[in-house]
Amino acid sequence: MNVDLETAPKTKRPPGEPCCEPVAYPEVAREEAARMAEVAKALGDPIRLQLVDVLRENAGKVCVCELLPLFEISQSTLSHHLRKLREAGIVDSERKGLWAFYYVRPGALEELAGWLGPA
Amino acid sequence: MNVDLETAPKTKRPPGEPCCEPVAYPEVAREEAARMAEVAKALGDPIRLQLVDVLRENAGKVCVCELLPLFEISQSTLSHHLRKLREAGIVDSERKGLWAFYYVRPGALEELAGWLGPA
DNA sequence: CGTATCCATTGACAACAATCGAATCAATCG
DNA sequence: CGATTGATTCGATTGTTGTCAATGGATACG
Repeated sequence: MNVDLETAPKTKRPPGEPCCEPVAYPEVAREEAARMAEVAKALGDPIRLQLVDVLRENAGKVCVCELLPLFEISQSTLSHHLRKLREAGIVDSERKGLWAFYYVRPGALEELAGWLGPA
Repeated sequence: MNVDLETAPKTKRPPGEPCCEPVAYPEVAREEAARMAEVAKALGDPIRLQLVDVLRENAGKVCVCELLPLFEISQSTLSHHLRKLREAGIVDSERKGLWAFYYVRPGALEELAGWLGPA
């Protein structure tokens, strides 16, 4: 779960040559980083982070209309945040009758958590 | 490590009253969320995430001039990203002569990792 | 001293994000 | 039909990013 970049040798001379030559960059890591950064970005807003928190505690039990009064934002703004979370693959929703119930998608945070992880 | 929001009772009547009344919001959680969101936000860019990755593997061993060729960005952009990471409290740097060596601050990712964590 | 090297900072710019109000719309229930 | 939930859209505003080129400060070499 690491990116494993090659780093140049530590023997260097201040003036002289241009210091370091370019290093080959693993493709896999770049995509992995892009995925994780996308998730992190979606969590990079206090409201969205709290939304995820509530949804983890109350998976499938809270409808959007209950989420709304928890924050001082308009309904359209809340919907907007939920969409961002959906687009990042972090949450998904299920309609039951009139209501929409959101839940955190299993494993959605796994990769990032693992990378951040105990390590 | 959870936000512990109160959620309204699940017994609801579709038409009738306005669905849900506002719920008290814990102050502590809001600050905690703000801190974690700040860290997540800083990691919400592929380049910064990879920077942190490299620095974790090579703490105090890579200077900025070695970081630069790993990405296709200008020197000033790299400096800008490093500053963001510094401002988020994720990394810190130490100058040695001409070079600046960056490292991930111990425990900087702990809170977020714990929250995301195996839970 | 002069000059090259590393890196931070500044200023500029375009692109994006967060928010709102208001409106609209589809689906659903009574 | 009429009310409700919630998604979407629109327009507007305001603030934040990512990026670069250029400049500047510190340090080291000769």
